[in-house]
Amino acid sequence: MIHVMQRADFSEMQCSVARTLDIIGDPWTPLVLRDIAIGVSRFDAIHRNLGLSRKVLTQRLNSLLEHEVVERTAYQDNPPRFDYTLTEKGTDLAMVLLVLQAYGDKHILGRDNAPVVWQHLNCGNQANPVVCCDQCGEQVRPGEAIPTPGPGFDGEAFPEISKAFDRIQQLLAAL
Amino acid sequence: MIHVMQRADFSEMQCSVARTLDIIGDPWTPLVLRDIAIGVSRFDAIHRNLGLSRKVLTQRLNSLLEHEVVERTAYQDNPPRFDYTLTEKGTDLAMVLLVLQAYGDKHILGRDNAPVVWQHLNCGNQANPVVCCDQCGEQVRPGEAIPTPGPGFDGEAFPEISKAFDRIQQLLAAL
DNA sequence: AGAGTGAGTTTCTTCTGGGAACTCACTCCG
DNA sequence: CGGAGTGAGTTCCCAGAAGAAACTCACTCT
Repeated sequence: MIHVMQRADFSEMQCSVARTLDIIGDPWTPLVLRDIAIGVSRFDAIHRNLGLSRKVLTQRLNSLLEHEVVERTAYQDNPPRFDYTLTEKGTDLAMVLLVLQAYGDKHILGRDNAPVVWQHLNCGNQANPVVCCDQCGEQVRPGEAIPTPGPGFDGEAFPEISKAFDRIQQLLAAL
Repeated sequence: MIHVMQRADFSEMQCSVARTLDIIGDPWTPLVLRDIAIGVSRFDAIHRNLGLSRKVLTQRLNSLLEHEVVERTAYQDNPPRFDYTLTEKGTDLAMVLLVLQAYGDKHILGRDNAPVVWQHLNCGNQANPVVCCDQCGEQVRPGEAIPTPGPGFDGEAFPEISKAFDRIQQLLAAL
């Protein structure tokens, strides 16, 4: 029997973006994760805050648990009730949402309408997260990074990406 | 006549994360955007590379055009054929994908299997993008930022978020 | 003349998401 | 002590979205 996969399944794909999207690649999961990151930690609280259907919330929470970005701890037994919190893997993933939020603040809502801002504990200031290069420490501005084949690149499997790499190298050589 | 929305529509939501997800909040759109960012710029090339259905690719490209993160320029007329490229708004959005990819490289595939790495033009090194505070310039590590109400926060509209903020402030005050 | 390419469009079927109601094990209130 | 409330799901139905595959159409190349 062939199992027909309806929702896109990226779990076999040799691509970091696709594999991460297997965790947060739908409209609701990132919002659920954001709520948990902010400290809205219970089923009904998340449901009230987001207004998504209870069925979908159940599915998303289970998926987050499976991917080990979220864990739950009982705050009462019988009936069992839980607080959902981020794991370390989840706290790291929340950084992606921080950058996502910064994009929305800047390009869609406008900084003056941002409903949530983050305070950087180390310096105490309100932080606008920016993306930096871990080598030189400088901010990487849009267009200042170019894609190159990594250690796991398989040109046979991705001929279109291969061609794109070649075109980029030609452009660079022409300078 | 009531317009029943099937796919979640976040376009009225006062939330930067949700509004950004209105653009890239599904499994395929981020991958399409990534392809365009890398330089895979034509319909068939993206289709071959990703293996999604042509119908969905058409829809996603149109959505990206509407959101003005992607534009297209004809490289021939009659029949009209196009190259899809990022707008400035799109180049900025691609930075979010850079961070998303970095997460996948680190937590899912492993850095040694990364198929694509980015070279930071300014310093010439292979860059692992990290999230930094624009105020102090230091890296913001997971857990080093705490959420606080921003200028556009409406406590009436989001009581659960309000409560979460209160709990956080209590925790901070207790230190 | 016939095959190939590029970019869609159409059809058909299966699956997923939203809405709303139902369940169940308590707790709280008068 | 009876009834309302809360928290976390589960179940059902229906409409829309995704996938596969075939079709279109205007060329170009051999």
